[in-house]
Amino acid sequence: MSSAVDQQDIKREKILEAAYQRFLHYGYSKTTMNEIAGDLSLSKALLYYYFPDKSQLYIAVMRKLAGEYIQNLENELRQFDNLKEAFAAQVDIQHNFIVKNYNFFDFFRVNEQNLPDTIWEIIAEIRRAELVLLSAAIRVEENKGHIKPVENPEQIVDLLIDALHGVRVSAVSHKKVMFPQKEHLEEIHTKRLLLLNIFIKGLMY
Amino acid sequence: MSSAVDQQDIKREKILEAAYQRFLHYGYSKTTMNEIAGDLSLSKALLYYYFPDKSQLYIAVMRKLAGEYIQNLENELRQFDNLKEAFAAQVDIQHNFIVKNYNFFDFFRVNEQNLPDTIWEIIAEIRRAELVLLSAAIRVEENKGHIKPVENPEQIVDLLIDALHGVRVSAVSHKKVMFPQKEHLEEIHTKRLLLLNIFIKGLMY
DNA sequence: ATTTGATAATTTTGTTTAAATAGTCAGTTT
DNA sequence: AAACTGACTATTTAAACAAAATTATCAAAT
Repeated sequence: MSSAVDQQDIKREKILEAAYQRFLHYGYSKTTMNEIAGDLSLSKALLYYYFPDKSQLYIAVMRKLAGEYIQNLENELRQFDNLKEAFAAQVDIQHNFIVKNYNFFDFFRVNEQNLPDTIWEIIAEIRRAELVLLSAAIRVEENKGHIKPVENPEQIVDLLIDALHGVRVSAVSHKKVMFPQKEHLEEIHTKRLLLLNIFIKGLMY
Repeated sequence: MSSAVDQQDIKREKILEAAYQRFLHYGYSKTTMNEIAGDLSLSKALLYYYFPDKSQLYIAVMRKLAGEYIQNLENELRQFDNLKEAFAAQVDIQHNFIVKNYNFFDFFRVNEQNLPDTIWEIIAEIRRAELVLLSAAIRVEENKGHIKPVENPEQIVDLLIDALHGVRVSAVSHKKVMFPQKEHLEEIHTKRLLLLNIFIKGLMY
């Protein structure tokens, strides 16, 4: 037996899925509420029954993706053989995430630095999760005596994430865009793994 | 005795200096050619006798600054005690350069990704100089046996510069600006030195 | 409680106009 | 001839407005 609330959640999910597909293929600004509604054979008004506005719909999709991403990260980092492997897992998972959802982030390219605060919060949440999981990984390795004691693992992970981010950024600077071109993603990934190698070695005895 | 060409060069220099002061205090877009001419008690038309247009004037100033920056770097990297010191010198010199000329780069904030190609060339030139000088430093330390042999020093330096750049970038992301706020420069500098520490250690035996 | 058609409100896009500023040039001064 | 200028033109920027597209609302229907 399915309650009314269940039904509502199912419909919400259906809308999220349809919206995700539209955003993924056409980007935020070239997706209209009419089209999303059309895909589901619903009236546009109903979308507003389930979501306050278009940006909130986009954000809801993004939140879902972020949740899946973090879940994925948690699963992979549950066990690992050494620190490098743990960090490499993060780099890989992020890479796959970006590749898969590349066009979804069209919103970022268009809206650039004026992203709504909520989106920055989601990004911050992702980063916080990465920070927690990776610094936990450092602690584990530290306790095993594989690396020398680290006074502040969070600071180290934060720095590493910044550094990895730099590899992404310099791949786009002096281009007209802020978000990397799809063709550069592989190159970025390779450089990141190299950086990781050196950085990890720098943490060793 | 001063030739006509000397005189022309002197006047060119005077214009560059006046333009630099205006750009430094008011930024590119809030500086008019009339004002620069006024500062020198010259007609605006004369500026166009010496420089083809406003952007070329700005670029000429920038080129001069870049030359001084690179010269500075060469002097400092002529001798050093260890690799960390050499890299730290680069970070420090760049830091001081940005702090000193902070407002001059207003053009970057405004124009963002649509900077004229020539400016990207100057930036590339600076980066090339950094690359050459720092990879030479690596070679020196390698020959002294202070670090383990490096197959491709340029690649390593390139990566490090990207990573250091990431520290700058993350200090501005989710802010409305692309160029860091002046208040963040010290924080960026500190984080960079920390990153440098780890990175260098990663290159050691 | 869920859904919609019709309608209102807002955002985006394009156009016009005026003001500010960049850029030119014929002619003057050194 | 090289250095320079006043007066002019051309371009860019900003503001104001209108039309079109799209978002968002709501009273009524299921």
